[in-house]
This record gives sequence, structure tokens and C-alpha cells, in this order.
Amino acid sequence: MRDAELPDIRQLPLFRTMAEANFATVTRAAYDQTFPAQVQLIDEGATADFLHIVIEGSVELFAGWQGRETTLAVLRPVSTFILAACIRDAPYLMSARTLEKTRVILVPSVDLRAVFRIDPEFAMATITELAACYRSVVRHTKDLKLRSARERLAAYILKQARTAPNGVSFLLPIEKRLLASFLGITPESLSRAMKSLQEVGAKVDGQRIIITDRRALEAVAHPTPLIDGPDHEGLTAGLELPEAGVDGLVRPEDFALSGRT
Amino acid sequence: MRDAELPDIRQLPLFRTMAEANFATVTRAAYDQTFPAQVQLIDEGATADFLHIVIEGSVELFAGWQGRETTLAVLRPVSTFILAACIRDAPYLMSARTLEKTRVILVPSVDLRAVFRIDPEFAMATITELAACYRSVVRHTKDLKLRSARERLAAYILKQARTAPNGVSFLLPIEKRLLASFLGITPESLSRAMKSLQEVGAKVDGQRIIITDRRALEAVAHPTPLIDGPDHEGLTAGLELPEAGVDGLVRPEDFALSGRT
DNA sequence: GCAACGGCTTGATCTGCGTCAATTCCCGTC
DNA sequence: GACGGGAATTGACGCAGATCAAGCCGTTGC
Repeated sequence: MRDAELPDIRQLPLFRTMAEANFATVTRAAYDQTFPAQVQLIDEGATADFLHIVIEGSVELFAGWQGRETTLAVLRPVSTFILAACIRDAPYLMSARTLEKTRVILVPSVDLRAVFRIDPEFAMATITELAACYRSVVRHTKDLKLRSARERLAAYILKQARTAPNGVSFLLPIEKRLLASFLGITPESLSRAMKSLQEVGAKVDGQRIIITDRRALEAVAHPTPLIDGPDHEGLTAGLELPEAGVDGLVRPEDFALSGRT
Repeated sequence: MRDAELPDIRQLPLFRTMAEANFATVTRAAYDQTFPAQVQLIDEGATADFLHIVIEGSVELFAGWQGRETTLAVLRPVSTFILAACIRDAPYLMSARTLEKTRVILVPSVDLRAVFRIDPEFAMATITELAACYRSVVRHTKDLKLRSARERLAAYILKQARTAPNGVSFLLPIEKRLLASFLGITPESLSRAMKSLQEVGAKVDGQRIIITDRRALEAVAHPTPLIDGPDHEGLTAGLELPEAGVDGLVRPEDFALSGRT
């Protein structure tokens, strides 16, 4: 694989603290690949041979059953995903596809497992990472089970706005149909929920959301760190991404799970 | 704390492989306590000072928001819970209460964090444990997002039956209102769903479920290891519990998350 | 023995969200 | 600037599951 992105990967919480030699071992065995949009990278049920790292572009994690399909996360650079499956040497529970032209790095899970047996720092980083992932899914589950569709949307909008510099206006980082799927509803329902929130403090114009009455929105969403995050010690990989979000820029950070999977 | 249960704890996947000295350190600082039914052990939002281990009885993990409440898991001996919060030194995302007279062991999370920094075996066990927990919640989320209430119930029944020795008849290990909450529906809806499944292969008589037509049930639930588990390498703590489940005995194992949390 | 209390069931009704179908909007392409 | 195709919206309608309100039944306590 090319060396250009090594520093980026090295900066990931997962790899930041490990010994240089071990980092070299892991990355030497890895290789990177660029895919066009809409390519399925992972098929749920397949065995987890590689840890994936998104370097450029974006990746959707989703799962299907009986012809239905649901989005579980959308990842942007630089994040890793399907760590848990690699560790357990078990079948992936999710599928993954590129949403646009995307470059990913593939780390053989064999090497991964070998290294965190001998590198305590890496083991610690893995533990922290997994705990974060776990808490992220728990939050999502609570969101689904405790809130209505409208409440989930309001909470999502407030959460996105929180990461935008001005705090009131931002562009949706993903297509609405994906957001709908992530929120566990249909695109039609999302559309109607959006409309209903316009009378309550969230102006919608295409991809742009403008919060006109935060209080009113909060009265619907009742945001809480116990559902909407973030974990108090800050995000992980998603945070690496500096980039703005000023009016006019799309925020490239994760919209879903706190970091990766 | 008393020493009688040390061997049980030592046998947990989480503690099985660690060095004896470190196990002693962890358990020396721990203490155990017995609570009556319906005592709240953990309040979500509080900081995670202790890893909990259920020794006797049973514990419900749940979460609330705006007066609503949902069950996320029910744990039986011997299982640990809220490991992730301890690791991240973060607020609990779930509350916990005893369902009956219950004995738990409390391990200060400070000691825990200290030990897996120095004991690679324990770090490995923690990684495996967390990965299992993570996959368990992902499955639950897929269940909720991809299946209808009726389908979830059918899948649950098949899953329970799978663990029963004769494979066709078992007693519900928990109250129906808890099962309903876990499945994300109301008790009334559960009751109606049960009734509707009687015409499809699952006879219900109080706590007893008898599968009369597995094929028909499977046609509703379409069970798959990618949602219903188990992870191919087998369960963890839940499995420690041998005990039967023969017609007439209640199965004491977890009904919810694969092991603990 | 009976009363009281929770859990479970059943019925009637309501409603949030899904489904189906028809436009309309947006964006890239020719 | 017209065309094509997928995304988004809108409307009409249906249904799964929630809510509200009795009643039932098994357990606990006096």
C-alpha cells in the first residue's frame, strides 16, 4: 500500500499508541484499494478477514433480512469498521457499500489479532475503541425504543447543529433516504416529519437545515447525552476530522455511530 | 467479600485466563452485597465506579427517557454487566434493578482498569468480551429495525426452544411484561401477538410455550444467526450455567443479550 | 377464608407510520 | 437547453401497534 496515508492511520486512536514496530507489521500486510460508488465491500455473513479503514469517500454499513434493509451507520474518513467481527473471527453482522468513490485500507484480521496479543498499548486502544462502539450502538437502540420518529429526527437535527460552528445551520451530510433508514423510518415518513418540524423550529430547504427555534426543537427532542452522546471524553475517529461546517460547507463527519464499528 | 463464589467468578470468560495474582488483586478490592427484589442498583447517568457481577438472582438492565422505559437485557448468574462504562470511565447508559432477591459482587472499576493495563491475558479477555457484547446489541438493533413485533416474538420463541433440551417446550424465563419491553412493544401487543402465533405453531399456556409446528414458526421468524445468534464460537457467560430446561423446569439463562453488558 | 394487588388478557378505539401511486425536483448528460 | 433518472415530496389509504378501559386470574398477606 502507499505510504502517503500512513500518518493519518497512525493518528487514529486505535493505532496512535502502539509500538512503531507493530504498527509497521500491521500496515506492511495491509493494502489499499479504491472503489467506485455503490460497490459492496462486505457481505454480512461472510467471515471477517479484514479490518477496513476508510481513507477517502464514504461507506454505508447496513443489514438486510427478507428483502428489507436498514442503514446502521455511515462512515467517513478516517475511521475503521467491523473491528468486532475481526476480533471474534466471526461472520460480519453488517454489510458495507461505498456511497461514492472511496479508498479503503484492508488490514488482515490475522495480523491484527497477532499484534494485540503482544502489544499491550494496542490492546488497550482496542478495548477503548470497542467500548466506544458498544456505547454508540446502545445509544442508537435507546433512541429507537424510547423515541418516536419525529422525536428522533428532532434529536438528530440538534445533534448535527451542535457540531456546526454557528450552531444553527448545516447541510445534511447524507441523502435523506439514508437518514430515514438510519432513523428506522421510510423516506416518506421522514419527509412528513421534516415538514411537521418546520412549524416547531427547524426550517428545511433541500439539504440545508436551519434551526429557527432551538427551544421548541428541544421541547420535542429532549436531548440527553445518555442517548445523543457524546461520550464525555470526546469522540474518537470522527473527531480527527477537523473540517468546518460553516454555512455552505458540508460537514463530513459521521452522522451515525460515534466513530466506526 | 466471601470466598465461596470466587471459583464461579474465576470461571467467567472475563477472568478465566488472567494471572492468579491479578485475579486476587481485583477480587480483594471487591465486595459483595445482597439486595431484595426491585432495588435499583444503578442509575443511568451516574459514573461507573463498579463492575457488577450477578451471583444469585436476576437483574434487569433498562433505560428511561421522558417517563418512558425500555428493557435492554435481563441477566442471570453468573454474568458481569456494564463493563463498557467502567472501561471508558463514563456515565452508565443503562439503569439496573434486581428482579428478585439478588446477590451481586462489585469490583471497583479503578482496580479493573489498573489490572488490564498490566495483564495481557485479562486485556485479551476484555477485548473478546466487549466484542461479544457489541455484536449482541447490533443483533438486537437489527431485530428491532428489520422485523415486525410478531416476527420478533416468533424468533424469540424459536431461540428459547433451541436452548431447551427437548427443543419444543419451555417456560418463559421472565415475566411477559419484561419480554414485551425487551421486544419493544406493549404487554397488550405481546398478548395479541402470542395469540396470533397459536394459529401458526406455538401453543401458549401461561408461562409455558409449546412449539407445535416449527416449520410454520420459522416461516414467520426466518431465523438467522446474523440476528438471532449465537456467535459461532458459542455463548460466553450465559453458557456457564448448565441447568436444564426440561419440561417443568425454568431455564435460568439470559433471555436477552448473549451474555452480559 | 377473603381481600388486595399485580400481571395478564380481551375488547374498542385511535393514531403513527407504512404502502402505493403520482408528481415534482434536482442534477448530470447529451 | 432539452432529456432522463433517481431522489424527494405529496396525497390517499391501510394497518400494526398503542392507548384506554374493563375484567380475570394467581399470588400474597391478614
